[in-house]
Formats: sequence, C-alpha cells, structure tokens
Amino acid sequence: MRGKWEMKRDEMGHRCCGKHKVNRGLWSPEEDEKLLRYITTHGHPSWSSVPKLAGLERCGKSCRLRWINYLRPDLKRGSFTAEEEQTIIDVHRILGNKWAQIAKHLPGRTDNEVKNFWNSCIKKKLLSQGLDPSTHNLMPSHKRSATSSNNNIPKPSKMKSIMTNPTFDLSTTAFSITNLNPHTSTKPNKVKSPIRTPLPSQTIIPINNTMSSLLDYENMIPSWSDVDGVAPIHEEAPMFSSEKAVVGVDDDYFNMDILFNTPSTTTFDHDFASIFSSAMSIDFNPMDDLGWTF
DNA sequence: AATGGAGCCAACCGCCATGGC
DNA sequence: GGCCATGGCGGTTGGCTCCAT
Repeated sequence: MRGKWEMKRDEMGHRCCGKHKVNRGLWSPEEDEKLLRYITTHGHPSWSSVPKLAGLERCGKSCRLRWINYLRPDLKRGSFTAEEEQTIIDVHRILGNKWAQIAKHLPGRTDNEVKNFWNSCIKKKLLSQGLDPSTHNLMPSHKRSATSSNNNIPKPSKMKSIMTNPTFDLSTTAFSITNLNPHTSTKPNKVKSPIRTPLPSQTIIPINNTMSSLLDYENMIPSWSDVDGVAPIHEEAPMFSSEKAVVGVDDDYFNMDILFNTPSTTTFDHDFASIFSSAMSIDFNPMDDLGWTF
C-alpha cells in the first residue's frame, strides 16, 4: 500500500538523496538479507554508497536506520524490563529527551525504541500519577485534573496492559517514580510480519544494573564524561541529602531532600541519588527550569 | 462477525553538527 | 569563511494490530 506522501515523493525524487527510484516503507526480508549480508561482509565506510553496493533501492539514511534499529546483531528484543524502565525514567529526569544518550545506558536498545517506549508507556504512567513527563514534577492540581480526563490517559481496558496497580501516595513518597509498579507489563513484541521476527544471529546482551555505567565505582562519583553536556563533577560537591532544596512548580512545592532519603527498593536509587546530589552543586542546565533554591 | 477507535512502533522528515575541500 | 556531503538525532507520521462494542 502506498501512502499519498509516497506518491508525491516518487514524482520529485527522494528528499535526502534526490534518488527517484527508492523503496520506502517497511523493509522486505529480501532487503534485510541484502543489507545484513553486505554490512557483515564489508562494514559501512559510507552509508551513502551502501545501497548501490548492496544492491538496494533505498537511500543511505534508510539503510543506516534499518541497520541500527533492527539488523544490528547486538540488539536486545522483547519487552523492557522494570530495571530498564527505571533507567529510562531516571536518566530522562536528568537529560530530558536525549533519546540517544538514554539508549546508551540500555545495552541492546535503540534510541528509537526508547523514544517509542517513553511516548507509548512511561509518559502515560507519569501523567496518570499527576507527574509532568517533561519535568518529572508533580503537576499543579488543575493540570492534573485536566490530564486525568484527556486523551493521554489510556482507556481502562488499555491501561491494564500498561500498569496493573497504579499507586501514588504523596504522604509517603515525594516522588513515586521509584515506586512505580515494578512489573513492567508492556506487551511482548507483536509479530506483525515476517520481518519482525528475531534474527537467528541476534545476540542477547544481559542488562547490567541501570546507572552503573555512569558511576566511577572506585571513587563512587558519577562519570559525567558519559553524559553529554554535563561538566566534570567537583570532588567536594555536597551530597544532596544533606542539603535543603525546594522546588517550586506553580502552586506545588516539595522539599526535595525527601526524595533521596526515601527508602528505595532498587539499588539504582542510591546510585542515582549520588549522581543527582552532586549534580546539584554544578551548573546544570536541565535543572535551571526547576527553579532550585538552596 | 463486523467495525471503529486507540495504541504501538517502524520508518521517514527536517534540522543540526562535523569534516573535507 | 563558504559550500557540500554525510551522519546523527529528535519529532512526527501512518499503517498494522488489538480490543471493545
């Protein structure tokens, strides 16, 4: 089936490369095989030359994307685990929509996958709990009531496949992100067509514990070099848990030191608390928007 | 059984950064 | 410094599938 934009593009040539004869849309198993065979044999010194050399009528960008998002042998498949979900939430809290950066902390996952998972699942979970997905803070009451009735919230029937027991108790947890239902319940990858079936050659890479890659365990300080745009951490950065910080989001205020003193159920929370604590002492753009005061 | 709405996700678009000339 | 090719990335789209009615 050809969409209307495809018809138009055929008339004017492909936008990124000007080619007139390029396939678009879903990849066929034959195309996958050609690309896989070519890349595994020759690598990809230049993506723009790959289509021609591999005998594909695709643009280089499309080949690159297909390789990165689907054919790469080190891709992990299947549902996101609770740990992966937690990692996404926690890293997103620091970096925002830097999907490529977030994906780097999830071996075998692609930025596209992370982005889709965020938009289709995590975002809704946060909204359903009255949390602003972009800031991770509790939304003002009027916004909370608005989101609870808008289309961002899945119907109850859909919701049960996303979260089985949504709970949010402000009296015990300032931010209940860490207390989201640990039973990640995204549906297993649906097999829509033969091209979505796992490749025989795929390698499953075990997920290590969340943010460990961000930490220099020898000194127990964050390895900020792994986080783009974040300055090196100062050794004498005060731990956040001993500081008082109040974050103001419209009419909602929280004493943030609750966040890292709350007993957590995952080892990640302690790691992240350390990272986040240190980050509070440095110039850190993503936090500027939160209006931190000490 | 049919159908329409909603969600998921692969793939594309457009912009930006980088490097070579 | 300007131009071009290329790669990378975030946002968006549209088709497929599921599920409630």
